[in-house]
Amino acid sequence: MNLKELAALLDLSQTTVSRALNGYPEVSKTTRMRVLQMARKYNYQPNARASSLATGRAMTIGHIIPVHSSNDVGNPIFGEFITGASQTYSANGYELLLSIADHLNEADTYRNIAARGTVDGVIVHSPRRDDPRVQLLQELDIPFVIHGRVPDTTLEYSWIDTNNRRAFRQATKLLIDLGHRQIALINGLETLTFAWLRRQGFEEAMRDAGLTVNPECLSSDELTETHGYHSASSMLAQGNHPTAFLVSSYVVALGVRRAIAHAGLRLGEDISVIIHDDELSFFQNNDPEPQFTATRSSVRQAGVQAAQMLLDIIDDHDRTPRTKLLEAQLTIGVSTGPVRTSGQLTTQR
Amino acid sequence: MNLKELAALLDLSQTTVSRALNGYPEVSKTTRMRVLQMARKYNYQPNARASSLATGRAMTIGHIIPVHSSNDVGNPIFGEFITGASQTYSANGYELLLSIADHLNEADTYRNIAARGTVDGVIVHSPRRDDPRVQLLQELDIPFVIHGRVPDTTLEYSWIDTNNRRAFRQATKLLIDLGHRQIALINGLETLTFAWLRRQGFEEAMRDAGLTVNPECLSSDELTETHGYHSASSMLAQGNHPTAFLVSSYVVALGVRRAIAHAGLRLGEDISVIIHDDELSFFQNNDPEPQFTATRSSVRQAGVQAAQMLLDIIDDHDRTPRTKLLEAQLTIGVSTGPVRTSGQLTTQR
DNA sequence: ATGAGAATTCAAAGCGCTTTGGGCAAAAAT
DNA sequence: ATTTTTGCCCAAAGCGCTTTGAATTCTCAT
Repeated sequence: MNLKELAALLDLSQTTVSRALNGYPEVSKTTRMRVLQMARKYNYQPNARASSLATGRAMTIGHIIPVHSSNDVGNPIFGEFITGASQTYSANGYELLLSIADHLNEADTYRNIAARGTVDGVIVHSPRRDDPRVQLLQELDIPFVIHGRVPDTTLEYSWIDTNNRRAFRQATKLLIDLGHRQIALINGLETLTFAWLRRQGFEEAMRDAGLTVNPECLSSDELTETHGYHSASSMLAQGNHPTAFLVSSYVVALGVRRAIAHAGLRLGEDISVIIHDDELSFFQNNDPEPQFTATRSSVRQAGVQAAQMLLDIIDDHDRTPRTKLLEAQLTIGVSTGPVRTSGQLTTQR
Repeated sequence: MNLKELAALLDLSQTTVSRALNGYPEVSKTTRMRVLQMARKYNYQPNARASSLATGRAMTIGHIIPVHSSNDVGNPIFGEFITGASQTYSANGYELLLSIADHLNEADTYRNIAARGTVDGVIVHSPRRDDPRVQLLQELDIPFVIHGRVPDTTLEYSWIDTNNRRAFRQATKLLIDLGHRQIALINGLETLTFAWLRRQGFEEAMRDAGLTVNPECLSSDELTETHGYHSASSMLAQGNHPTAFLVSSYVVALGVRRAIAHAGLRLGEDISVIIHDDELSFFQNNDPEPQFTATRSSVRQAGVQAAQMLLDIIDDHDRTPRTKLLEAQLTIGVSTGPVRTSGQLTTQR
């Protein structure tokens, strides 16, 4: 069923039918009713490609997920973020085009998308500290919102981000207040902004407390369970091992937990751990007594808001950048406790 | 830059330019070269919507992920599967449209997609035992491939699936051979086919060995860490608790591992665990000595193949169903060992 | 009754591409 | 030398929609 057929059926012109369906005022109440009724009866849906061609709007948003190698980890955060964004899109009649593009020919991907006109805007994932995509997208004149930030640029752009620096500063301070002095940071890849900012926050808090960061207590890699395990294992094997870990994600913390158990230590008693919790739906950390003390920030909610921001930008034809900083919530779980000096007896918690 | 402009620039008709670019034979070698060169120079890309309208092919595949409630878990498996599928699409010039649709108005989603003509085919995720989508999609005459199977239908359809039944039969048999008699199954939602088949395989192996399944050793829920933790915890609290667990995913097994540790037992010594490992990229279980004994099957690879199958179906205009059963690989890790009778001494592993 | 203005409706152009059906040389066959 | 074939190219139609500009009918004050 297309517009022509529907119009013929109603004995009306395509113009009138189109206007009736799209809510234009130049159509009488009675005919509008007739049209809507008939359209529902035959489940008429305008052909997306045709209307898109006519209006010049694709009604589609692109999410381009960078992959750094053929066996790169598919970060579970993307799925959660996109689940959120998707809600906003379907509520506004938009579709989501997902493209998993090799980091190396990222530029080509964006150029093609722009030239082919498949999307009205894009969400940029996993920004790096000096990410060339800001400039590229501005040159291509395609609306975009970055999930994260690009600190090393002077350009203005729209972004939504969690206050990673503050979150990790707070978390570090909490550990210091608990008496910890040897604190390790098991971080994501520090070429990525989020991890870099977390490192900043960590170092700031340490500096504020007059503590020095032991380079052996820093580790940075992709957010995998094995990263957590191997990093924590080797740190715990040191003579004067850390008594607390700051861990960049739940997944990584699972590896840290494994390493702690493997070393015969007890989480929350011998060793404290604070994680950043993106509130992944399959890793709930919100029991009355959460497994992990965490700086918590819903990445799904970030997706909802990022999408809304992008749609607003597109609708308003307004290119003045918008920004939104989300604060993480520090919640106490059972993975943290006061520092235990080596000789000290274990007491019941 | 559009076709008209490019043609004008070359002083050729749009017809010839289009043919030159699309590799039709009715164009001389020299002009083809001129066209290609100019196209590259101006980074000409045909407008996707326009060519799609003209050809009637969207060059887009839809992935519709069902959500059962607003706080449904975003299964990490989807992300991994889609990462695989995406490789196939981009290698063939296709795009991926992702739609996260409420299970309740799933039918509408498919109907709309069909009427709006946004995709050339769809991949169906998370099939249930008697999934109405098979009939629906056949009525709508839209090509599709199911990731999984629909056992309770007489209709013919294309699918790709892991041999879940066999995998779990084998895994169960392994545990029985190790001497385990009380074996628990911590499964996914058994309304979903994959979990139901795993249950079948488990029960078959138990029956073959003349063992009865203790209903208290069966648990079925969404594939979350907490599901694993709570199920295993309550089972281990029983007087005659199971000595081995079959667990439907790595994520769930992390909860089981936590429960085992919490109960003061040792994984691989006091308690054996076999998982099904989808080879999620952020949960590598392929060390020389894997953490978990597992039935292993790459869901990313399944995505690659499902996508290829769908594209073949679309290209061939051939609607005879195709099917592919992938065998899981049983690999031994450190999470399994011979059963230990209660009084037995722990020996070095 | 009548002309102005508002309310409806329509025909046709256009979005940017592919593809049909010729057309017009040059080459080959008669 | 004439016809047929081949090679190369083009004009125009059409995909299904939106939107412009004009036409028609209806209202209502004059």
